[in-house]
Amino acid sequence: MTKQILVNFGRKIREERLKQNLSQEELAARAKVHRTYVGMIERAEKNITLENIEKLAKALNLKIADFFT
Amino acid sequence: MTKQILVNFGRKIREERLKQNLSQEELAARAKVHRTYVGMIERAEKNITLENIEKLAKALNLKIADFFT
DNA sequence: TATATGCTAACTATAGTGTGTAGAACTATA
DNA sequence: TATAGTTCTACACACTATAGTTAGCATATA
Repeated sequence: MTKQILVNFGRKIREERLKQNLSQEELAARAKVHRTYVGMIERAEKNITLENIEKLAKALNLKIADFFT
Repeated sequence: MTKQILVNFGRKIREERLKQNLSQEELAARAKVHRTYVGMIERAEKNITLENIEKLAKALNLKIADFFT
């Protein structure tokens, strides 16, 4: 059972990261999370918490709602 | 340091739950999470994960984006 | 050689479960 | 008035599951 919500979220993150020409490491630094963690989120390997969703949104200059529309 | 994002989220959940005349226990049953957990979320005591955000949204017949607008 | 990402494994912190107690706000019934 | 039963919520505690960190190695591409 793959968690579709995590897959969709990860896809959005990667999409926006690439759109802004950021490496996983650069995004991680901006969001103040670990390098490998961004990769795990993009690959839907972790069930991200609300605080980290907010960190990534800010790092990408997006609103949280943008991830879910 | 109170986590404003969690406070806002908890407020939304409670607001919607009451609007639909549900007890915490009823909402928990619908969302298939634990009875006490809904209270903790409403009081911003836990940093909810994306999967549970989705469960609560479905239980309240809302879209995830509705929680963040 | 250097940069970017995937992946593993071990670890720490905390999300989420489960049980139980207590108090507040209602109902009854006497 | 009571006082006894019900429902709802807050809260505490211990526990299990897993989020999130960290380091290291492999592969690919430039």
